[in-house]
Amino acid sequence: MFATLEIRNGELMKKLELFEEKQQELASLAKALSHPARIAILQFLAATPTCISGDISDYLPLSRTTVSQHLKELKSIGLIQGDVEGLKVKYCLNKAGIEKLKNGFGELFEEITPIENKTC
Amino acid sequence: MFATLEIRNGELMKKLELFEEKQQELASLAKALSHPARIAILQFLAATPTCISGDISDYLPLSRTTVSQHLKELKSIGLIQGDVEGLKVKYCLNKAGIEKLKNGFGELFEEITPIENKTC
DNA sequence: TTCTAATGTCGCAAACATACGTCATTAATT
DNA sequence: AATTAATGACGTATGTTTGCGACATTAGAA
Repeated sequence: MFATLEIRNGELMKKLELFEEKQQELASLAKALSHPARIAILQFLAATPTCISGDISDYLPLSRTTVSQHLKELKSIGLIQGDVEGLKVKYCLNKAGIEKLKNGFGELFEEITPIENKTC
Repeated sequence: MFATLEIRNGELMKKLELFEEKQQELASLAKALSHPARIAILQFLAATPTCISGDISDYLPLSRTTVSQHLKELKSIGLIQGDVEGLKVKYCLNKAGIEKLKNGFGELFEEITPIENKTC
């Protein structure tokens, strides 16, 4: 994961040869949120009192096909689940996935807090 | 922004004709984080005790050119700033932008909390 | 003023994302 | 068994992102 160590500012700094697992996972999660349709879908699912079946595209400015693809993406990264019930599919937020999202970004956000009295 | 109101589950539901401003802004911020290099750059900037000048690509598995583009992207969305100082450019996290990021996602994350005893 | 070093910009190729019409699958209904 | 309705999968056109070498620009040094 790391390569040669070099010296800079008197400290050891690592050169990444590849991005770290965590960075890649966060990037994937961010990518899942990087389209307004997918944000809207998550909000929509959160706002409905029951898991939803039926055409979510009725509520979005996109075709059913396109919404279906966004649903698939959100599902594949684990942010939502789609439980088949007969002919219909009930979509819901996936609690575990949402947790992972919040924790992952929570950690990142703590990490990237700007230092108060930085000497620039 | 909204179109016809329809009835579903006894509640009024809106159909978006366009995604909302906020959804689009969040999506843009998410997109900025949707590449491991950009996550790594933010972490790197946060971790250095001073604003950094010099070749950040020394610490990443990418060419200087490519890193430069990622820096430009992060700058254009306001997550970092690059202050020219003579021949060098000192890169730093942009406090206001990072704040906006945290607040935006903080709100979204609250909004998309799965309901505990949802009838699925 | 010429040279060098730090950095940004351009332009291309390859990969990936988006949107959507059409088709396939499957569950219930008749 | 045939029909209908809900949904996902496929194919494809178009646009966007990524990565990078080569070139441009600029500040300071010689």
